[in-house]
Amino acid sequence: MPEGHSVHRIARQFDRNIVGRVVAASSPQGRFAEGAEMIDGRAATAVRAVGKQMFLEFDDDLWLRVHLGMYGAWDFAGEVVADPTIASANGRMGQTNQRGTVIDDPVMDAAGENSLTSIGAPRRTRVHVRMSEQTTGLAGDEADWPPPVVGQVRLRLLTDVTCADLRGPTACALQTPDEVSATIAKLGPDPLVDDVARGEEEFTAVVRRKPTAIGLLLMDQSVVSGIGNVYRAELLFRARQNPHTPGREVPDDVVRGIWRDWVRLLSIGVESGQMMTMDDLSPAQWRAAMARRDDRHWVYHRAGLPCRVCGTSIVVEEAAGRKLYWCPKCQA
DNA sequence: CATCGATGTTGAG
DNA sequence: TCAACCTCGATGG
Repeated sequence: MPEGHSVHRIARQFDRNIVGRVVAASSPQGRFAEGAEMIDGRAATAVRAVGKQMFLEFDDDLWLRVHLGMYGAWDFAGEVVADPTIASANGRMGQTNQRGTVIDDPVMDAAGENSLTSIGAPRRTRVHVRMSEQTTGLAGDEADWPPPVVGQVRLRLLTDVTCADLRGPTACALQTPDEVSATIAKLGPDPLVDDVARGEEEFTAVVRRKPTAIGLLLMDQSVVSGIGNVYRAELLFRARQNPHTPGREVPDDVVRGIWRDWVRLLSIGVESGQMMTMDDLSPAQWRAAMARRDDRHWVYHRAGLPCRVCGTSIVVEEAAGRKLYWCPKCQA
């Protein structure tokens, strides 16, 4: 489910709440029992996010690699030092659910946008808790610690005060430092990891020599990290670029423009927790778009609807097993 | 309540 | 090229 921005936000969450602490690890579901046993009792020492992958380091060069795939998620519970930009009004944080106590949680407006720009002294706020039928209303009390396991939890990481549950990941594996390096080496540049100017050169050089359609190249994690189906469609529309044009035929300045736009959209996504691809909307327009739900992109998920610019019907087609949305006139 | 589809990747054929 | 993986909100009856 998450594209690159979510993974970076989750990594922040780990940095604030897990890194620097000893964790108790378990695999309630059982499918990562051996790995959990290896982690159990070690301190988390660092976290890295590259593209859609997250790497969590533990004592003695033990790394955990997690890729959430399409429906994976981390649920945080207990005492959570929230990212100040996290939208928590409804208990959601990107792909991460939160329950329990949040520290330094900013006030959010109804649209889940951060309405505070400065961060005051840490304070405690109870976040909305999704109560199951069996719970007794004691959420946040000692009676709830550790939180009951709900559903299939591949991996549970528990500190004294914070619980992180991993469910439904595509990948969850232990790696050596060399294996981590090898995994990362296969990934294209990530604007939040690599030097942005160098990333632009790498991305441009690769795209400009490939016969593959630009619409496919943007989804190729070895070409550029972190872009998924939503950002692909939106980046191409914003560039007014036909998705079928071979990479090598896309003008140099257009390729560079797409990279620079990705740098911008990723940054906005990480800071806001929203996939804001219509960032020229005013706050009021944005709130209205959010309220209408599903009405916040230029072309993504808008098949058959009129293009916001020219009114032409947005087209959807299947490309490499994924839906590709675009405007045949604006992106001719 | 059953079914569908999804912001993703891998590996078999 | 396609099924499998795995979860859950949206949708329809």
